[in-house]
Order: sequence, then structure tokens, then C-alpha cells
Amino acid sequence: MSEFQPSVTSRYKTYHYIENLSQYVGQEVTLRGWVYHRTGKGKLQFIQLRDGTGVVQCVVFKGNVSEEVFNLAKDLTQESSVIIKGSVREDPRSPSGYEIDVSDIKLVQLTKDYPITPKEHGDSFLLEHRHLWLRSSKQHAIMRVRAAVVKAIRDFFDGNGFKLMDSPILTPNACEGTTTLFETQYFDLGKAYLSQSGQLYAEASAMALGKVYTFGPVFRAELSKTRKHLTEFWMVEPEMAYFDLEDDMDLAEDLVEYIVHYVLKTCQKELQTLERDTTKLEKVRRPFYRMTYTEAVEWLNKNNIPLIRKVGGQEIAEPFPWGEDFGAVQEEAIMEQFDKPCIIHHYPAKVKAFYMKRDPENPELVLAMDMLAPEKGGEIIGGSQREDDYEALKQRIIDENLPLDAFQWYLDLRKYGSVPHSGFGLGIERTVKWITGAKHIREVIPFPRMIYRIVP
RNA sequence: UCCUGAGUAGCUCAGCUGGUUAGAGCACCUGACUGUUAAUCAGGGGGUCCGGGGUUCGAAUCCCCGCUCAGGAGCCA
Repeated sequence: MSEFQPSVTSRYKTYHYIENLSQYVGQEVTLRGWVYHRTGKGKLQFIQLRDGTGVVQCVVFKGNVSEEVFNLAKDLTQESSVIIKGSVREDPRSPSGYEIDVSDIKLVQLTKDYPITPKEHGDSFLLEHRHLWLRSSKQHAIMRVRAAVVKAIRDFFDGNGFKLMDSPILTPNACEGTTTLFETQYFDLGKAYLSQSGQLYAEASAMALGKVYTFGPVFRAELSKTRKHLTEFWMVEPEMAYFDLEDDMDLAEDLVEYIVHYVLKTCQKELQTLERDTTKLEKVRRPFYRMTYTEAVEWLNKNNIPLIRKVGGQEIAEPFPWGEDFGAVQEEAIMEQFDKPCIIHHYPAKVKAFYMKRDPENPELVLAMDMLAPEKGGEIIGGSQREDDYEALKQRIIDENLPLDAFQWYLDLRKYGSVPHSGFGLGIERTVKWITGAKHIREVIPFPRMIYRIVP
């Protein structure tokens, strides 16, 4: 299996791709793509050609081509599809370092009135044209980083003894019982919901295969309207039998370090296009920072970061009370001092989900952890050691007013060979947003789903 | 859902305390140019001022209602 190298290139016609041009210096190539940009100066025309792998400048000199081809070059519009033949030349005047001396152009389709011009556009307009916006260089770079992040995650788990165990998207009940779910009618069996997390199923899978991960889209019908929320996003959720909270946090660090350095290694060009300060990413090395929830509260109060409550239109600031969950203000204040991620662990039980295991040393706490990313990356990971005691879990389900029937199979896991186990969820888009430095989470998923937007 | 803000040409915007024929840049069309990078220069076409109601001699401008969108909060990845 290790010797197996997938390859299908020999079955395709021999064309060339822009990302491989350095191999063809001095040779004639045929490129297939789209006109990214065109300018000209009399007898000289410059075509920025993109083919999905990169952009290269193609130079058309009137003396080198037929009159027909030159006139075609002059009339080419943005995003017209063309097949260009020419020789590859190294040239410092070209942005990519290479240039194509054009000998022939074949028009596939002449584009008229491409909506996205080289001028600025508003967010709303760009989102309405997301299907075309993806062609522009920054979006193109973000999507390539996203693909690298996903590959890093899969490589990391596959290479460390984890098995991919996909969880269902249509589910009969809420996983955590807290957030609002998308609802649909499921034949004669009643309501079904789009999954907000694969975790409960991952736990069952971990009891069968030891170390597993699920990777898929999840759905939250919350009316969130911020630059870090989507209603549909992708999450990877490892779940490990016999892992305690410490193991869980160690694994989360290993994973995030691997992702960041995989992207640094394979996406230099993309990060440059995005004008990302990569020295900040270089610093993401183990060990990350760690503090308990209680330490974090002490830190907030020592640094006078209050809790702001609104009472009857009046804003009241008070010392941060132990037991309250952190909001955006607290998280940002804590992270401002750090140049790499920080894990906050041992939260109060009442602000966390029912399935988390109580701290045996303090029943007010749960063995939970969140990883916050620096540079306003926010919460990228949430995880915990799971409650593995049958009675304790059953009581939690009852306390939360969750339907016991629907959780019977989940309780079974605590009945038949229950073991300590842990896991976490890492948000793909939040991670890509942090690594790319994108301003808004909608830019890091090909087709974002937000409360007021489902097209395209 | 709550708070705040925005909607004028295909796009990004200007348009003052209401005033007569609503403007610019880009994009598009015509022409000039052998090194452009959001090229430059000359010329040209292009408007339901978000919708409805009101105030006024007169509304893009002021008031009310609605629609659409954006940012933030809470929830969380």
C-alpha cells in the first residue's frame, strides 16, 4: 500500500500547467485557461493567463503573430477562455518570473461584461457573485490553503493510527441539546435534524475501532451574525478510547502544530498572495500555553477586564464572577498576550455540555478544554473527556430535560465495556481563517451559508 | 433575536442646512501607443436616486412604514 502512487496523467492529452512552467524554459508549451487581465501598448499586448494552477504573463508582439491572432489578442476580454501556444522564457519583468512568448491563440469563448472588474467591490456584490469571485487571486489562494489544511488533517490522523468513521448528517435528536437545529420531516418517522456534531457517533465508533475521526459538514440554525459564524461548516472530530483530558490536549496541540507547519511548507506562494505575516505562524510550536478556567478568571480580574451586563438599557461593569462563561471580550483580552494558541481547561460544569466528565477532584468542574488561536483567531477547538459512568450520564440527560429514549444507544456505550475516552472538534473554517488571515469566515469556504444568504 | 449603520449608473462612491437639466472614477464602445501590471491620452453611450406613503411651491436630500444588506452582541467550531 505504501508503494502505491496514484497517477492518471498518462491518459490525458499533453497540455501544460502554469505551476510547472519552470520545467519548460526554452520550450514550446500549450496552456489552456482564462484571461485574468489584459493590457496593451500599441503593437504589444500583455495577457495575464490563469489556468487554475497559477497565473502567467503572455506577451503578444505584433511582429511575431498573424494579424488575425494579434487582433484577437487586442480584443480579448476579462475571463475569456483561450488556448495559448508559445515558448517559455525566464524574465524578471514578469511577476511570476516566467513569461510566454505567444505564437498562437485559439479563442474558446469571448466573454462579455464580466461582472467582477479589477476595481474594488463591496462584500454584498462579491458574495452574490461567489461562483465567479472564486476565480480571483486571493480567493484562489485561500481555497488552496483550505485544501492543504484538509490534507494535513487527513495525513495527520491517517498516519497516526486513526480510522475515518463518518457520522450521519440526518439525526433523530440534538447532540448537545443546546443550539438550534435545522429541521426536516423524515418520512413517517417524524422530525429529523441536520447534525450539529458527529461526536456521539464518534464515541460509538471509538469503542469499535479505538482511535477514529469524523470529518464532515455540520449545521447550526443559530441566528449568528458575525464574521466567525456560518450556518453550515466543516468540522473534524477525533475520538479516542482510553484517552484522558491530558492526552486529548496533547493531541490537539500536535494536530494544530502539524497543520500550521504543513501549510507553511506547501503554501508559501499562497500566503504571499494573501500578504500573511508568516513569521507569526512560524512561532506556532509546542508546547502551547495552557491555563485553567479558574486561572483565567483570576487573570481577568487582576487585569481589570470586567463583565459588562445590560440591565434596563444601562451597562453595568462588575468583576468577572467565577462560573460565568467567557464572551468575545474576555477571550480576546486573554489571547492578546500570547503569540501562539492557548488551551483553557477545567471549566465550570454548568456552562458546558451534558456529556462531559466531571472532575473527580471538584464536581463543579468538567474535564473540558477549548483552544483559542492568537491574532484574533478565536476558538478553533472545543473538546473534553466524556462521562463514562452510566448513572452519572443518565442523570445529566435527565437534568438537561433531554429525551432519554433517544439517548438509549448512547447510554449503551457506558453499559458494555465503558472506558475513559476523550475527543474534540476542530472547526475547519476558523482554522483556515486564522492561518490565512482572512477578515471574514465566509471567505474561507467555497459557498458560505449564512442566515441571510443561501445563493449561490 | 437585540443594538448600530447603509441602499444614487454594471461596480465603488460624491451629491452640504431641500432649489430648477443628478456627478466622478472604473467597466463597456471608437481611436493612438513595443514593456503593461487597477497602463495612459482623446471621444462616446449609460439612471425606477431600494419600495410605498407624507410634509413642501419644490424631495436623492426632511418624517413614517416596509424591504434588502452590512457590522457587533448572545450562542458556539
